[in-house]
Amino acid sequence: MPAHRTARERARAEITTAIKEEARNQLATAGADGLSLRAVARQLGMVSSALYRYFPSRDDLLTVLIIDAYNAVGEQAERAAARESGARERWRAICHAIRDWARAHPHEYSLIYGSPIPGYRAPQDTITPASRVPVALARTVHDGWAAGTLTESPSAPDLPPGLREQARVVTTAVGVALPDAVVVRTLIAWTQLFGMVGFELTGQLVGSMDPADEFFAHAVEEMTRFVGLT
Amino acid sequence: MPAHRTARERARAEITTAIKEEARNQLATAGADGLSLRAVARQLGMVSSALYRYFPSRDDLLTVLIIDAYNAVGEQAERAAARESGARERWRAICHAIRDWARAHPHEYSLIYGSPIPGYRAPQDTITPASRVPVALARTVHDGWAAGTLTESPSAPDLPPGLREQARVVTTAVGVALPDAVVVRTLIAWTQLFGMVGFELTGQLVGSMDPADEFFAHAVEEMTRFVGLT
DNA sequence: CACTGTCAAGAGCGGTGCTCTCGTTTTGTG
DNA sequence: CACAAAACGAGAGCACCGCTCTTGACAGTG
Repeated sequence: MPAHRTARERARAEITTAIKEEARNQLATAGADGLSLRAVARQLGMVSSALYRYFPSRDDLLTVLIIDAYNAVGEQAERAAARESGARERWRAICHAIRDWARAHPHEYSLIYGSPIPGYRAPQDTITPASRVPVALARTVHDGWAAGTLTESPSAPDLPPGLREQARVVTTAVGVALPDAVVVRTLIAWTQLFGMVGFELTGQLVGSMDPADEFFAHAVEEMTRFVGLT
Repeated sequence: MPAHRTARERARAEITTAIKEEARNQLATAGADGLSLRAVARQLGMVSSALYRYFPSRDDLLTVLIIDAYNAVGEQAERAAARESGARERWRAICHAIRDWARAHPHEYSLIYGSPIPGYRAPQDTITPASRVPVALARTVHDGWAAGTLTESPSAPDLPPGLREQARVVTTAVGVALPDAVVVRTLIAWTQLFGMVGFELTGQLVGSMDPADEFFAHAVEEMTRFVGLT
């Protein structure tokens, strides 16, 4: 596919990104299922049926937005990790970067981590971008382990065989060598992180830990210790 | 309000619960925002406008369903806690009861813990039923503390003053006396619990910890220890 | 030039939440 | 008992939605 592919190709690419941009705007105001193809088309000065030349259905547009959102938060996490050198600092930075991104893009966050869209089923293309965050977390723990700053969790309960097996699958998939118990703890911290962010965004913390800044920062520290990054 | 309140009153109550039941059915198949007043009315053999005699809007119907869902999961947690005697066993039972309820009623779960409905704003009536689960968890930790089976978390990072203040507000609201650090850890475990359940329901664990039974059970044990219930 | 594929536009289908009106039925009270 | 008031179901209608199909204009290629 050479670059001289004509005005038609370029126009198509431009309009496609324009649709995505406008859809993201609508997403930010109307929410995940408030996304209206007609409204997007209206804003772009075209008629709704014309959008179907670029996206075969509303769900396909949503899929693209979901993949973009996964990549956005994943890249945010990776950039935050790259800015720090110590494993402990990297873990902290990743957690706060994810929270910051979630607070800055709440609708995109709930698009990927909130309720599944009613009839929508995630295609296979989403799993790779979706794994960028947990991979970044696991790599960070591995860095700490390789640097010797990782301390084995004391007197932790034993892992059942099936869980060990799942942990090993994760280990090979991520490509880092870590004790099974540490991998599991990392995944526990992973769920804690997103549980906390989700609760903050959905207002579950109102009346207890709202505003959540200090609670979040403290929880990150606790979970940092929990995974062994002292 | 005496019981002799007439046929009209009884009919109204019956129809109201019939609407709620049918709405819950539709919720289980079509999802949170797939709930259609017209479909509910059609199924009940009436016309859509008649529903507005019972619920002023779709959001009001949703609010009732949300409150019911909060009470359902809260009661599930409380019953599970009542079945066990030891604090550790109670904690475990509550966690598993919540997961079981979530897996049995995924749409009701995502109705209350998933993405906020686009234009929907939670009224004040929801916060009391919503707090039944965290209150049950806090009471359980308090039981363990009162029984002397609660061990102070070792070498935990200090709490900043603002967080101490929030912890004390929670303590007085729940009505249990607990060290601030323990309250905060309980809330961390609370977010971990729902983060894990949410991830399982939204399929985020596919490819790593799916099926999640062993992972969940192990995480519960770890968090049991984390809050000090050895 | 003629042909082929791409495009925007429009009309239309069945669906949605919601409002208003219109008779009817039930209720509480004078 | 009679009568006004309240509650009710039905229907039409408004503006919106995703999506499909057809039509006519345009660009690139043999």
